[in-house]
Amino acid sequence: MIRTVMVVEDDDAIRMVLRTNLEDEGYRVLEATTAEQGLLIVQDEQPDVVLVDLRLPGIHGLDLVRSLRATSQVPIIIVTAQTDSHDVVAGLEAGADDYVTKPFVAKELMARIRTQLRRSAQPEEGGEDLTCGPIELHPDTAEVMRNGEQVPVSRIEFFVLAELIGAKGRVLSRDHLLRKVWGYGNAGDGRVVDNLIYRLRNKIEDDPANPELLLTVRGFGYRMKA
Amino acid sequence: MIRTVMVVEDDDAIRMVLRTNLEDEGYRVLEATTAEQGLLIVQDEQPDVVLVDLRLPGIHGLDLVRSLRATSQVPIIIVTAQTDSHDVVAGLEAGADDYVTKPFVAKELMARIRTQLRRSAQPEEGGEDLTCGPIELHPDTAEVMRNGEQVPVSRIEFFVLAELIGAKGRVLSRDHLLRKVWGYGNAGDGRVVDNLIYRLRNKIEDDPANPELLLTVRGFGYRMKA
DNA sequence: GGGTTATGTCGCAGGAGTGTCGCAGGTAGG
DNA sequence: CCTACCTGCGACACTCCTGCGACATAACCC
Repeated sequence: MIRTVMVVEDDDAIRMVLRTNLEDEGYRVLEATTAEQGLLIVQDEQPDVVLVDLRLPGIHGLDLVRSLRATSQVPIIIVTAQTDSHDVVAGLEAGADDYVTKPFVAKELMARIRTQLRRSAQPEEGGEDLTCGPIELHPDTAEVMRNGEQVPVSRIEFFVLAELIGAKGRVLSRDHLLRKVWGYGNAGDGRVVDNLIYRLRNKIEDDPANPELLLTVRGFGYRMKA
Repeated sequence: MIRTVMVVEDDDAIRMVLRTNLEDEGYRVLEATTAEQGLLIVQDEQPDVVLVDLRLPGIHGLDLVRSLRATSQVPIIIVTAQTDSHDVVAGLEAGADDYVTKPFVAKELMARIRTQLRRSAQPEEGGEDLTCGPIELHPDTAEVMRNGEQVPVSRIEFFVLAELIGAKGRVLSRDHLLRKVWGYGNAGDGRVVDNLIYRLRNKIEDDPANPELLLTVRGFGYRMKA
């Protein structure tokens, strides 16, 4: 299987060295010289690894890392010009998976790329079917149907339901839902999730007091009927 | 969730610094000063991350990395005394996931540990088959099945059962269970584990007074039928 | 057998986890 | 400005869990 590596680097000489080394190792190489260009190509080509130079003209590499991480799980390796520990920490916090400092040893960089590839060797599923029993979600219109009839739900309710149905019966913890839907770091406010579940049940369950679709798993969280 | 970090390092001063920093970050810390000791503890405690000093007395850290990688997917971070690129490459090839060079910046090391934890958090449950005779554990739904029928168990009961079944018939001491499930340092309260085993037996055994699945090993602890 | 230790058994009380519901501030749209 | 709805919050009720203690029983040692 041919792996693709994306290189976002403005220095022509370094980019050339990287391309040569990567192609020698058997990778397909994509190149970009700016963050904007890089972001577009990543979304279009979905490479297996991205190398990002932090010092880019225009938008900083750090912002590129954040943008990538916001929409993708692709492994990101930072290439930074100096052993600037501050930049490195910021980069890793922004969601990067590793880094090398220039001037780097090509062999080491190749080893790191292999490590990241080994890590991410997992297939993802595509456009999923958001259906659970009589409940049907239409992501395009943000509508929830129940036995073919539309059920009015709020924005947050919709996302929680989508998250739960997307999990296909797995238990999701309150913390997980808070992070995925509300986006809190972990600023636990406690009962927000429970309240929302209660309201959801009133909308989608026949007998909200005895739920058959949206189930409680005491001590763990909530899940949809398998 | 409490994460455990294993430190294999023979230098007392460095080990102490690491322990302090890690505990400040909220991790549980395990220590070893030799590769042999480290290997044993890792197998027993299954930490979430392992820090390995390459320069260890006796067996070299590189061999420890290989041994660990042969039996476990635990993220390994190498700590090497000098910016010896050769050692680093060898370490990464041996299966390590990252490295830092001494003297290291504590903040950077902590960031790298977080990165590795985030990496390994996902595929954790996809793995092993938690089955023992008629008992079947479903980590996705936090349910326990017995001959295909669901048995209601509490959160702690579930984790104890998972720990026992995951041990595949090996004996687990009360202390081990306390630390892994309850998370106590080792503040032995005595009979908590026995009580829980009793309750578990009432739920999963045909004749709780004559257990055939969840066995007592007098003087050592408990184990599942092989 | 007698003494000692380890484990099984079981009830209880405090507490944790969750369901339920009303309230009030916020927000969007008219 | 008004209205309708959303949303976070807190209060109360209720169930179930869980650590503990006390006693019973079994295993071990001499």
